[in-house]
Amino acid sequence: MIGKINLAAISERTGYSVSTVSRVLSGKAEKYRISKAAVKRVTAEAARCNYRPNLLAQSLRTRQSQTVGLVVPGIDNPFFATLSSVIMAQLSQRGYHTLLADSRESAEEERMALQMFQDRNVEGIISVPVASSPELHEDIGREIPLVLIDRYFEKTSLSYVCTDNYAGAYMAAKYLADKGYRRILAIQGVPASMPNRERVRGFLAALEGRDVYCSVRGDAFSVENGQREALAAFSGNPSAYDAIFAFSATILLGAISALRKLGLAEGRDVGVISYDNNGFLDFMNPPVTRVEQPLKEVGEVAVGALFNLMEARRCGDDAPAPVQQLIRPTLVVRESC
Amino acid sequence: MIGKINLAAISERTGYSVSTVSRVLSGKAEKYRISKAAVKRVTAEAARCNYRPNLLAQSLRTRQSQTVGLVVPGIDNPFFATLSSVIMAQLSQRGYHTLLADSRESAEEERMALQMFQDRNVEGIISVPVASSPELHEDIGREIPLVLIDRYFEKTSLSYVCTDNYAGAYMAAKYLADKGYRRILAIQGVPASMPNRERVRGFLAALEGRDVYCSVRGDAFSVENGQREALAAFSGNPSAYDAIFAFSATILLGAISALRKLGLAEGRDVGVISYDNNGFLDFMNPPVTRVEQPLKEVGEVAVGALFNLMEARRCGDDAPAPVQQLIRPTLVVRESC
DNA sequence: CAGTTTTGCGCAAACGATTGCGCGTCTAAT
DNA sequence: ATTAGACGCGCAATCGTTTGCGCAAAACTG
Repeated sequence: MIGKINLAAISERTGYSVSTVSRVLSGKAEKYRISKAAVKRVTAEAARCNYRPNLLAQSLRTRQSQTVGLVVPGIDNPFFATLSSVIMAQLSQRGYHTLLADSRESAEEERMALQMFQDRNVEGIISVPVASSPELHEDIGREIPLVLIDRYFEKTSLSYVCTDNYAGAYMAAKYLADKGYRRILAIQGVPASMPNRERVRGFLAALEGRDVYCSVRGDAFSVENGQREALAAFSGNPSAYDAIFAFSATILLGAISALRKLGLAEGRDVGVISYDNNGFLDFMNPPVTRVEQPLKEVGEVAVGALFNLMEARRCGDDAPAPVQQLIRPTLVVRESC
Repeated sequence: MIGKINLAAISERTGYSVSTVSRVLSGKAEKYRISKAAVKRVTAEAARCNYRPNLLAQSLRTRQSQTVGLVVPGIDNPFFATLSSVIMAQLSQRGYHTLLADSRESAEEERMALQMFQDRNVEGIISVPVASSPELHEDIGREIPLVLIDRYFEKTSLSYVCTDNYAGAYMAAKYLADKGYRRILAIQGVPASMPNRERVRGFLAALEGRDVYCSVRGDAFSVENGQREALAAFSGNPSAYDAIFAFSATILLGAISALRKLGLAEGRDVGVISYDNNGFLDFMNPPVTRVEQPLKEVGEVAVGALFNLMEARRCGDDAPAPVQQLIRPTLVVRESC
C-alpha cells in the first residue's frame, strides 16, 4: 500500500511530469509527440519498478473498466458453470474481466447484482434473467450494453441468445413417437420459465395428431421433482407410461431413482430421454439419449453480440438492431429409448 | 451516463455542500453533527432520485472495494463450481462482491489474475493455487489477505483450508482391503499436484504391510486418462486387478467405460471406488462408493479465515497466525465395492 | 532577422467520492 | 456585556489517472 508506486513516483524519479509519464505508459506518446528520449527513460523506469496502473483510478477517469458483469441463477449448476466458463474464456481472450454474481433464482438478488454492475461502471452485462418481467433489464440495457442468454423475454428490444427449446423438445418427442412409444410422460421444470414453456409447446406440437397419449407434470428442475412425479405416475400402474421425457438431467435422475425403487428398469421397461449436456449421461446404464444444447456456441454468439453493442456505444453510434437468436440444439442418440 | 446523479447533483438540489451530503449518505451524520433538518432533506432527495454511489470512486478514495478475488483452475469443473458457489454465497452474505478468474490450470493466467486483483484493490483473495512454487502467492499475501483452498504449499506462512487427502485416500484403500480386495489399481490425477501426492501417500500407507498388491498409474484428472489406464491394465488380463480406486469422478467414468468395453461389469467383476462429490455417482448402476469432500465446510472456514485477516488488516493489527487446516472427508458407502 | 511552425512537455481540471481542519453563529457561563 | 464552548456546516486536499489547452524553445520560412 504505502510503497505502491504510481505515476507520481515515476514522475519524480525521471524528472518528467505526471502527464508525460501517463502519456508514455498508456501508449499515447506518438499522439502527444513525446521525445524518444523521454519515452525511453520513462518506460525503463516503469519496467524497473514494475509499475502497474491502478485500475480503479483508470476506470473512474476513463469510464472504461475492462469489465463485464455476468449474472446466472446458480453457478453450482453444471449447465451454468459450463456456460460461465465459455463466456469468461471469451471475455478473457478479449482482455476483459468478469464480475460474477449468482442470483440464486431470486429476482431481488438479480436486481441487486445488476445495479451493482451499474455502480461499478461495467462496460457490458450478460444475464440469464430470473425476473418475470423485462423492465429492469430494459432500463439497464438502455444504459449499458446487455445481452440475455438461455432465457429471454417475449417482445423485448433486448438482445438474446438462447437455444431453441421448442425445436429441442419437438425433436425429442418426435424421436420417441417414431420409435413406437405411445404413452409419454413429460416431467417439466419451473412452468413459468420461458425455456420450460417452449419445451412444453414443442413437446405437444410434435405429438399433435399422432396416436400418442401424453401428459405433462411437475414443477421444478430438481431431483426431488423428478422422483415425485415418476413415483406418482407409476406407483399405481407400472405400465401407465412407456416413456419419460425429463426436462433436465436432475429431473431424469429423480425419475430413474423412482423407477428403480418400483423395480422398473430405465431403458428396458420404460424408455427415457432427457434434456441437458451432462457428460455423465453417457455413463449411465444404459447411456441416456438426450437433447444437448450448444453451450459453446451460445456463449460465443452472446459475447460477440455484446461486443458489437459495446463497440457501437464507444463510437457514439446508436445501438445496432438487437441480436435475437435461437440456436438449434442437437439430439444425441444413445440407448435409453 | 450523462444524467447519472452524484453527490454534486444532490448538493445542488438541496443547497447543502457535497461534504454534508456525503456525510449524511454514508451514515456519518452523527459523527459530524449534521442537523436533523439537513439529514432529512438530503436523505429525502437521495431517495427521490434513487442515488447510488459510484463504487469505483468510493473504492479509490477509501481503498475499500467490498470485493474479494477468487481464482480457480476451472469453473466448469463441478467441484470448483460448487466450491465457488459456497464461497460466493458466504461473501455475498457479508456484503462482498466477487471478482472471479479462471486460471485454466495455467500458472501464467493465475499470475495475471492475482495481479489484476491487486490492481483493483480487492480486499482479499481466495485462490486454488496452480503455481508450483509459493512465491507469488506469498508476495501478494503480504499485501492483501489471502487464503488458499483445496491445494496448498508445504511450509508456507500462508493460510490454507483444504481437505485431508491423505486421510481420504487412506479410508478408501482401507475400505477396499477390508472388503477383501487384493489387487488394487489406483488411477491418479496430476502427479505433481499436492492433493494427488497426498492421496498416493494415503493409499500406499493404508495398504502397507497388508497382503495386497497395488499399483498407481495415470497422470491427469480426465476421462481419457481413466480410460487409457484401465484399458492398459485390463486388456491383457481381465483379472489383473480386482478393484479400481479412481482419484476423481472423471477418471472413474473413463475407467468404467473401459471396463464395459472389455466386457467387465463395474461393481461385480471389478470393485470401484472414487473420489469426488458428484451426485451423479448415486445414479450409476451400481451406485458408486466414494470419498466426499466437505466443500461447504471448506468454503465457510476459508471465508471465515479470510475475514479474520481482513479485519486485522483494517485495524492495523499485525496479521494473526495463519489458519492451516485440513478437513476430513467422509466415506460415502454405496454398492460398487 | 522577424515571423511562423513545429516540437516537447507541463498546468490544472476533471472523474466521484471522503475527510481533516477551520470558520461563523448561537447559547451559556462569568 | 464579553468570552468560551458547542453546534452546523463548507473549503479544499486527496485517491491515481487522463487529457484539453497552452507555453516556451527550437526549427524553419522568406
